[in-house]
Amino acid sequence: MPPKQPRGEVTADRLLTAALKVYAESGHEGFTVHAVTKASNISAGSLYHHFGSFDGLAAALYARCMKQLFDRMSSALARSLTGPSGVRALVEAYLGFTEEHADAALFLHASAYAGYLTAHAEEIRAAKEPLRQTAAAWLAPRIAAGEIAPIPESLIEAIVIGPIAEVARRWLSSTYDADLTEARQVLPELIWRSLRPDR
Amino acid sequence: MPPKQPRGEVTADRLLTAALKVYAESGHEGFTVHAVTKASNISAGSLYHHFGSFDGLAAALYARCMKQLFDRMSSALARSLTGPSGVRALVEAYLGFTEEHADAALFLHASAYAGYLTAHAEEIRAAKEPLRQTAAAWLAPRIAAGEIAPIPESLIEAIVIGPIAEVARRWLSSTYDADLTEARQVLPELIWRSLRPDR
DNA sequence: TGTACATCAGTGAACGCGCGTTCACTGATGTAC
DNA sequence: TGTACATCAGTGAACGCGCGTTCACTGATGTAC
Repeated sequence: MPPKQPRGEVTADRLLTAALKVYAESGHEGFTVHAVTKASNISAGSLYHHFGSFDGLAAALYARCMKQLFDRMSSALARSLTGPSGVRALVEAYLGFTEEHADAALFLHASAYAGYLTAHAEEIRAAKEPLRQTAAAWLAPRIAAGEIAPIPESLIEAIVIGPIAEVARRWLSSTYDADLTEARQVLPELIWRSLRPDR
Repeated sequence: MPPKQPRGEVTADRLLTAALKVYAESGHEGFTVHAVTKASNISAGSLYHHFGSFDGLAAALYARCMKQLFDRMSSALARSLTGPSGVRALVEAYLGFTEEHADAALFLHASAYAGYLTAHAEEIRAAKEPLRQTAAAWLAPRIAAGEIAPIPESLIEAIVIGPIAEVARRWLSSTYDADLTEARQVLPELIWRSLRPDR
């Protein structure tokens, strides 16, 4: 029988997984080629064979983490029928992901302005596209039906994702000991108040 | 007459200003000791005399930028009498700062998870304190009077700052060409809907 | 099925560059009497 | 006010470390006939 994954991909996956672990344990300043090769027991040459550069590996890791989060949000949204339940689903998906995959969530937030993103901007923008489309398709009919206020799409994103991301950031940097449980309960209702039509 | 600033401070200021310029022009990967000493025409030894380390300089720059932003928000809030005008003042202060001091705003956002912050966490936490207190003092009587819904303080922060920061981030990374003017007009009203009491 | 060849995957020692940092020193400013 | 001394501010060449990257090579897998 053929292997489930093409032969090289297992190695690439192991490298990415090790890289995320290194980042979680050692932070940005400990995130080096040598640390990743050591943690994965895979040679530097092999890393370069698969990713071309260390930035390439970082970008691939970013794309992988983002896909996990976005897929989760995307399917959570698609399952939701009403405005309030859609908002609640997004909050649950985002904060659930943050809690369950804190390593990945931290890497995503911390990489927001990293150099390796600009170098691989296109593939990352492409990875964001599915959720953008799902969200737009979910919104349009509901705005048309008057179930959601007619707010420009970019501001809807800011209003919905902004507070969730803010809570996640604080929880991840654990400066404020943000209470995720409370946020999951209260945020959906607060966000929905911004989105629902007047009256 | 005595100098307006103690003698060394002028140098420290010039270093910080040059550092911000370097960061704005060359990004994180170009942000090095040599680039800053070259841009400021101040020797490395002098930099170390004032800041102890390059991380120390970065932390001082972060604190300086944050103080500028927080002072602006703090006084904008203090001038506001009603709930809606307070929210509007914060949006104006934050996005106005972002637009007028994009360099500083970018540095702040990009440094969110940087190593030099954890090393100097205490002085930075201290720099955040005044705004936190101003905000708490502004909120308490209004919540007590029923003018603002009784929401936990940390979630109020997330609900108010989250969307603003999200808009700022997008504008700064100019991936989305976020429209700041539109955000300034619409965001205050949307945020206020989350904060106003029911009915 | 067996053989020959091409391509893909992986190794790891070695390299050079540029980074943050140091240090012996000079000059400027403040202090004491 | 002048002199002597101490401290603060600033210089810049030099250093060593560790980083990302390379490359000649071996081994594994796939392809052709």
